[in-house]
Amino acid sequence: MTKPVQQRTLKTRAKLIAAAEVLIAKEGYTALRVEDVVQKAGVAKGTFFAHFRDKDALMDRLIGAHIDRILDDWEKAPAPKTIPEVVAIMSPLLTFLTSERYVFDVVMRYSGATLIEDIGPIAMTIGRFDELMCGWMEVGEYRADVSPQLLSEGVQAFFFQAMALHFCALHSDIALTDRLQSYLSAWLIVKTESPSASCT
Amino acid sequence: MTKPVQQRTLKTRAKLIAAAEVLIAKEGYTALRVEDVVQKAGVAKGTFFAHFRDKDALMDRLIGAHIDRILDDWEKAPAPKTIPEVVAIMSPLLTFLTSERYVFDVVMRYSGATLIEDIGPIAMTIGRFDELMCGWMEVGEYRADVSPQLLSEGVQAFFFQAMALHFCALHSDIALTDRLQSYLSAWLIVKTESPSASCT
DNA sequence: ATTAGTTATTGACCGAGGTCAATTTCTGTA
DNA sequence: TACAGAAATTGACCTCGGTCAATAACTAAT
Repeated sequence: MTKPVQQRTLKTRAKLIAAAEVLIAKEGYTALRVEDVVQKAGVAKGTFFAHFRDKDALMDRLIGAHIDRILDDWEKAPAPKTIPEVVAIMSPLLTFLTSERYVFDVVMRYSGATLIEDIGPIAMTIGRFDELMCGWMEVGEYRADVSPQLLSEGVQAFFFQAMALHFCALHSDIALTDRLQSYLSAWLIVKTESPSASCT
Repeated sequence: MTKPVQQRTLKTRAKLIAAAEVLIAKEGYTALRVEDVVQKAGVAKGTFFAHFRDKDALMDRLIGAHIDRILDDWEKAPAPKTIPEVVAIMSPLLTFLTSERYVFDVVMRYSGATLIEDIGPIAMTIGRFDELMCGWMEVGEYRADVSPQLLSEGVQAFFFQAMALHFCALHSDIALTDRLQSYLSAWLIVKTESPSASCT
């Protein structure tokens, strides 16, 4: 109860993470192999799995940490007021999530936690994303007929849709940010404009 | 050129698919192992990979076929005119895609083809989905300020978002169809209604 | 019918993620 | 300091998807 975790535990975990980060910096997430990580960290294979449930748990942590760093910038910057500004601020995250198909897949799979107990790093970042978005929705001049919460969920949906189509051969010709912008323009209908030809 | 494919090829492939279908009916997609398929089909392991690039290629085909059967019903039925009707007709597909997390993941991964050459069965069904949706968008009384194509892409985005949150511990309390309905109500703003409190 | 060339099948083998009983290291207590 | 119990580490072993050189089966041409 007093000291359930030993010093060497932290040290070993740090070694594993450091080794993984070096390897990823060199070869990317897709190419990472557990064998290489433990070899570089100088520990046995079993040790890895004493620290991480599986390979994906490490990925969850590393990718989550990367996303967190990007979201830190979102928080530091002034809230975007227009749709182009929203897209612009989102751009670094789009770039990271589409840098490797594998990264996108991991984020998709871990963006929602299955059990409440194990809300992992990536799932946490989705929470941050959502919170930030809700804030932006309130300060910008967007439609007011639906709640900021729903607006935020929609932005998330289009955010992922834009990336999914980016990976698709039939649609990858259109720039990711352009597509997202046209989605958001349609979703977050700007307040001051009156609907063009709908009220007959 | 005349007969590039032999009879036994078709027979072997049919045996493999039949074996897989039996196993899946019994244990589900998640539990399917290639070893079991080849054993039940009475062929060697290598044969499997002479017929399918990898395990996922078989899954693509089987899951794609299942989705196709569901979409056949969509096509047979009269086009839904209201949002509740749209959700109702979509319900069987939602049920199938959320029956196993693994199925959802496979569909996500294969819904967009990486190369134009290998548009697989699942990617084809997304095309059908899109086409059907475009048709429905035109006959229903939905917003006219954006193209049916964009409307359809949005429906797709919300369709997947609803399922993703369904798998998420934080959000799985709300029924899948209810969530989708509230998404679509906000996205496909019905024409006849005038926007409530937006034009100040 | 024989044969040459093509296509399909085989199964031993590999790679990489993941497990676990045995062992070592650590910590608090007498 | 000695020792008992807990925690961390080890590496042989397992599973399962996937490969490939060798072999068998098929086809068409002479």
